[in-house]
Amino acid sequence: MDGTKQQRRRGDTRQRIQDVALGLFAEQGYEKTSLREIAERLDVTKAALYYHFKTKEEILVGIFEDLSRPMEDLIAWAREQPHTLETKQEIIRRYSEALAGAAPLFRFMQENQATVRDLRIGEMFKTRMLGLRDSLIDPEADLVDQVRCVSALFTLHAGMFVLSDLEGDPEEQRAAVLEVATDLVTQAHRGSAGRAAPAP
Amino acid sequence: MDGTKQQRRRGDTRQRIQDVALGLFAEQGYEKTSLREIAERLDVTKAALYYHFKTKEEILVGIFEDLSRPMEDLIAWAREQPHTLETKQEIIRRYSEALAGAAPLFRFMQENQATVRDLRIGEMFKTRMLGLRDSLIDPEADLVDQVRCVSALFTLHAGMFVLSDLEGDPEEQRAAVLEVATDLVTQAHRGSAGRAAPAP
Amino acid sequence: MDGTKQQRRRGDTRQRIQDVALGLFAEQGYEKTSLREIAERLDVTKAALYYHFKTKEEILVGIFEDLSRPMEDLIAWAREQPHTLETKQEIIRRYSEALAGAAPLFRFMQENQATVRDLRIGEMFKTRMLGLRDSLIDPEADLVDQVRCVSALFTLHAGMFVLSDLEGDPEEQRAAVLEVATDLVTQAHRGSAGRAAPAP
Amino acid sequence: MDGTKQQRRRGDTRQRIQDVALGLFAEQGYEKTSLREIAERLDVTKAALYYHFKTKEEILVGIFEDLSRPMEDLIAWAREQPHTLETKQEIIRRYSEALAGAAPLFRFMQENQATVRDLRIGEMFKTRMLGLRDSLIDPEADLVDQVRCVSALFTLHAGMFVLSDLEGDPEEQRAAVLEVATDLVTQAHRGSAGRAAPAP
DNA sequence: AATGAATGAGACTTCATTCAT
DNA sequence: AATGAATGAAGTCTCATTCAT
Repeated sequence: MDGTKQQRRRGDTRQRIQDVALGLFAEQGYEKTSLREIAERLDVTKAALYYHFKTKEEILVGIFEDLSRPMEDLIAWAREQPHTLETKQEIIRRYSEALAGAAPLFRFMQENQATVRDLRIGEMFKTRMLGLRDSLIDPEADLVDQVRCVSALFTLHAGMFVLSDLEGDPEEQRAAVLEVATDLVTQAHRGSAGRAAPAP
Repeated sequence: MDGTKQQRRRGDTRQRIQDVALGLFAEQGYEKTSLREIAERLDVTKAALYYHFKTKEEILVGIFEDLSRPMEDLIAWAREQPHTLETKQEIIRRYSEALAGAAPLFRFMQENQATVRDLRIGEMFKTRMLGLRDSLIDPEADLVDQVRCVSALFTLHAGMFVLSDLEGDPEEQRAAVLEVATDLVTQAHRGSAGRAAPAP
Repeated sequence: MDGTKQQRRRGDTRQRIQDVALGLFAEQGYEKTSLREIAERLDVTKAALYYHFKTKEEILVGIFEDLSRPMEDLIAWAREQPHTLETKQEIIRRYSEALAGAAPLFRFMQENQATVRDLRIGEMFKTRMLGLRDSLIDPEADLVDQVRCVSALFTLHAGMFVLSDLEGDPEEQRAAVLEVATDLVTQAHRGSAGRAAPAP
Repeated sequence: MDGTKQQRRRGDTRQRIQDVALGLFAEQGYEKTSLREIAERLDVTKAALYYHFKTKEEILVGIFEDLSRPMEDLIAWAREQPHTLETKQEIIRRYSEALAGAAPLFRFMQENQATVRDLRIGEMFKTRMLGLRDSLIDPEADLVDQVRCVSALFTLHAGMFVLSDLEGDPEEQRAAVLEVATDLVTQAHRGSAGRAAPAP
């Protein structure tokens, strides 16, 4: 008797704002998405957005905090593992999963770098990425092998979006990207290890 | 008697607009750079910009057309070469050079993807990138090897900017990035070749 | 078990609203003080303000009614006294006291005249001031002496705030201001009296 | 021909903005006057205001700079005169004239003190007032006499506006206000002088 | 080759106020 | 006695663009 939209939705407006906003941010970019547009799509007024978030930027911060938790957890986990090849491969695998789980957010981050740089989440994200990088890189490794690790990360990122407009089974594609990235960290690991103690 | 800035600059305003605009676009992003800002930096009025360019977007098109010629040339050249390993390695090498030669433009393209997508240069750039990709990829190659080629390109792109805030000799870094990218296409080539006719 | 702030404050919210509001109104001005700010400082919601007051303006009316009673009493008292010099001097003395007793309110009235004019308290205050003025001025007195009386009142008002950022003992300052104001009404009285019946 | 409003007014828009703005600021207060209102009254768009002034505040600064010049000149002049009674009386006389010449501005300053305090012109005005005060006050004078000088200035200010809603010839009123103010500085001067060397 | 003046659209944000609970 | 959620109106400001000169 009261399952109307209005009624059912009471209480979840904050979440709905974030959902709609992320959709639009990812699709059109941050600056080209206006609060008017978000509000209209939710059928509320702009002022309602300001009841839930202090600024446009805070909407994005909210989204980021919610969706980047898996990434944070991964980094925390990585910090406590030994720097073995298996660990590194597992990091890549898990990161690939984290990316897939929050694809719109990461797509947004990738396609709006110039914008993100000036926003609060810019620093946050950069810190996380550096954390990830350091969990893959051996500081005394060859520069080339260090680049391989960074390249592995970027391959995962880019793979997600560039490949998305290719024909072919997405799952297969993800697997292929993952393999290339894994390969890169493996080579990087062997390289450093090899120099210390050559592989058999 | 007339070697003043004003005098000497007569006639090169169009070029100066592009220079300043690219600097600001790369530094702040396209949307966050206003024509007012560009004009102020050149010490002319906004209206003057409209004498030289029909719209804001056309300024960017002009920049892109001027600076992406080496990339275009590379693609044209690549189209006429046999798809040998050496060719592919040469493509990577030359593309690395092209990127370095127009760093601000490519940095801009990378950091403003969401914006660029809706602009005329979005299509142009995508077409060029696909051309490049196709000059590296063997269509019947393994998906993993195809990803390796794309990864090689992205490694070059990303390498340029991510590494830029690392300490260390930039030349050395560029060399390292180039090596990783070359490695990737080499592996990709060996992979496909290997399946058809195993390497000696 | 219940001497907490929350508990102890039950029932005095209305007064606390007025206190905080007056503080902010006096400090920042009426328009620049938002209900949000008042509510936040009290750690209640804006809606709570509306439980106690119908509008923002009514908060101010409440403050004014409470704090301007001494002024009203003074005027009522003055109305029943003979228009002697002693009475006038006493009015000035008492008004000086009234001002000091409700300094933030009067400071607010002085610094927000443009705003107050459009509010209900504008009329109220004007009426009171005219009442005061008429208790000091002899209608048939010289225009100059009439001005002296008005000047005495303004001297008291302004003295309060302009002198406040001077160095020196505030009590001494108040006394000096009071002396000048008293002097002015005395001169005014002598003037009119003198013309009607010269002083001995 | 071309004596239309549009044509005739080209070039004086900046001045017209200031005129209209001052009128509205004085009548309604600064915050209650919106740029929309100013623009509508001038039959231009809000954006046109921003072509001539960077912010709402700058409109006010422009007005203040233009209209407070006589006051500034007076202070400069005063600084070079000997601190005689005649000088002080002349200062009062000239200041009275300056006030009358820019009545709307001074009315605005008086009725919007809370607002003005936070604006750029707040500091400017305060500085000027202190300059004026110091040209009237002998630093070693009695506190009461110092108050008399300040009172003289406030009498002039207040006189202008409070008396304005009295019946009676405005010229006569101004003369009366001027007499009271002059009287105050004269007494102040005699007081200090008297203590040093008693009047005959 | 460039300026001065202006526009129309729209951005983000804030405010006082309301009302069901 | 007070909250949570929301609204409608309005505010200041910025932008790309135009056009007569």
